[in-house]
Amino acid sequence: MKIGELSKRSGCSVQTIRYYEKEGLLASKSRSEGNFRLYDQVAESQLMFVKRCRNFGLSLKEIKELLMLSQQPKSRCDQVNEMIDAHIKQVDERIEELTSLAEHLGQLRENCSEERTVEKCGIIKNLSYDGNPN
Amino acid sequence: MKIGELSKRSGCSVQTIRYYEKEGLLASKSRSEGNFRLYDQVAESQLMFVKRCRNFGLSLKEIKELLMLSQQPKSRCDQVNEMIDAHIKQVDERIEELTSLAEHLGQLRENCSEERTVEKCGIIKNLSYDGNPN
DNA sequence: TTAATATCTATAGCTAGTATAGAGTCAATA
DNA sequence: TATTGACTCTATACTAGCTATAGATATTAA
Repeated sequence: MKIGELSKRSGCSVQTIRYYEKEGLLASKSRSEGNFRLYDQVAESQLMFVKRCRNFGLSLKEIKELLMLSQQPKSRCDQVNEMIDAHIKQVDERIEELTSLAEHLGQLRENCSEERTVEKCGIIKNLSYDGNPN
Repeated sequence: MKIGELSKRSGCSVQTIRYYEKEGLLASKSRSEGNFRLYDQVAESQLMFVKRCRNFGLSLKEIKELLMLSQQPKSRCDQVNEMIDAHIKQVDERIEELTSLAEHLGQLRENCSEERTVEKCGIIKNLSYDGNPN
């Protein structure tokens, strides 16, 4: 199949597929006479693998590592587990950061509940406050 | 003061300060004979304003709007409130996304609790599964 | 044959900086 | 006075993961 069909079947845009090729994540095994990329079922599976990994928030670099590991079926999968563990940790940390941020934003927002002029707006005041007792 | 001192006082890197200038967030009002940027207290306050906004996760574009609003003290602050509300909403949505992601990652991780070979690794299997009963 | 659609490569843009290179400025020291 | 070192200047490239063009070629349907 050509890239357009792969795009429809996978839900990845044509540009994204070409970008993945450039990044070494998905090669087209052959080209048509007119130089069009041609893909088979294996390529489609690999693209879906990449897409699933992206949905899990893995980076292209991590996905590339996973793909390389997949091609060594007899090796141990420790690295896979470590990668996922590290990723889970990152996500958890990010959630904590954002939760704290949301709390602070809520407090900031309370400084101006009514409609006022900018010079009296508690939000602007709060953002402008130096903390210096000048 | 010169950019190095402003950098130390504000905790922003020299490059970042120059970048903010390029983006229209912080101008140096004058230059020394040797073409060095010179800053005063007002500039320092404005940089700290930008920094506080960044800590709240606001984009440079949003901060630029806030700065322009600040320069019209008599206008209403509706736009400020709306911006913060929209930002809070975005953060809350992101937290939900990440919470859901963390859950899915936890499930993924359960597929391989022991050390195995890659070909038997439940995580790789899960990521490779097409969903097609082929 | 022609028009529409699909594909090709190459390039630029997005965010918010960070990291160079190569040149110029300034203050203190030998 | 010459020089060293620290500081600053501009300009450019890099990061992640795409997305969006431009201009050229290929294919397909009417």
